[in-house]
Amino acid sequence: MKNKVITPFRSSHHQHGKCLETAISMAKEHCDRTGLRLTPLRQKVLELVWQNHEPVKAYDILESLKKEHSSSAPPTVYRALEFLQEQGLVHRIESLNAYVGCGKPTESHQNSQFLICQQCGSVAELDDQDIKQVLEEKADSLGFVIQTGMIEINGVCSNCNN
Amino acid sequence: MKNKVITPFRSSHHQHGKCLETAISMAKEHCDRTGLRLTPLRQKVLELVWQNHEPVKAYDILESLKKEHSSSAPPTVYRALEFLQEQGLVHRIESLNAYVGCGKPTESHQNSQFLICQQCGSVAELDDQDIKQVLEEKADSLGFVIQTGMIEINGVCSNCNN
DNA sequence: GAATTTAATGTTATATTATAACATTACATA
DNA sequence: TATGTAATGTTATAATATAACATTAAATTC
Repeated sequence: MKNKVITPFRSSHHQHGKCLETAISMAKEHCDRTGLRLTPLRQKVLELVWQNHEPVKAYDILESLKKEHSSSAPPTVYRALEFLQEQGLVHRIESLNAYVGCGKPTESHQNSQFLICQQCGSVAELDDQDIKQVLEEKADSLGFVIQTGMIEINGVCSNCNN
Repeated sequence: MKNKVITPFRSSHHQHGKCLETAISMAKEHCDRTGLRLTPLRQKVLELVWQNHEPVKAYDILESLKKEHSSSAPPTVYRALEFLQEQGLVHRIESLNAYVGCGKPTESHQNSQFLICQQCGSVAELDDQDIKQVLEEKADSLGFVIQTGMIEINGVCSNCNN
């Protein structure tokens, strides 16, 4: 349970098609289980978010979406993203105004930590209990009660370091 | 050096005028020492950021600024904010697209942590070595080299809890 | 299975946040 | 004082996001 990597960095060799496929099938499962509707539009947006492991911008999604779905407009994308975020299928990276797919939407996690590689643009998501605990302790010592947290760390990933 | 509180929450009794005054005089000192120019415009923007301990939005600053300085336009504000951020006199809260004054601009610190009270809107800034260390360790174990980090925690501050 | 309600999408307009590009003014210093 | 640099003015526009209302599709109830 400790130090879970929720979404790893894109590795140099991984077959991304597989990655995307898994994400979609997990999303379907999740929606089946919860009785929510992964409509074609929502699925398409999720696929576009999962184009790669890099954060994707709303208006870039919109551009792609328009090609297959000409009636798309900003609300189309933002509504789909809102739904996907509520379901934990994608996360928003605040420092980039961009969205990434979640690798483990079915495993409950919150206040996860994002590592953003400045070199390849890839993002990894962690759900590390040690990090959360130290934050909890520090907040507690100030009488601050944590509700949600956002941790976005910029740096260089191991693929790019080597 | 450990667990420094860089900027505390606004407390129910503190005299905010004092707080603002201190911030301005520290900024002046800092600019004197570094040979940079705290122009009237920049000082005024800094004062507007320090109106209280809550993050202030760029266009709100612009509205206020216009009252005394009618030629103000968005670039006026964004340039001043850019300068102030570079000098560590203000920080940007990414999750809010807003800006807060830094309580200890002269003490070197980076990658600090922000606690944002959802109830009173007040923000505190920490520079906690334990938090940074655990992040460093975790990143390290993944071969990730940290450059900058952003930690913004939402919750309820001790003033509001009581 | 038709009627009704609710959820999802379409559509238009606009709000909010931020920057580009070039002109002018003020300041520093040679 | 001349000259270069930094700061500010000015206009336009880019980028991100939401409001408000209309329409369509799906689920539910009768």
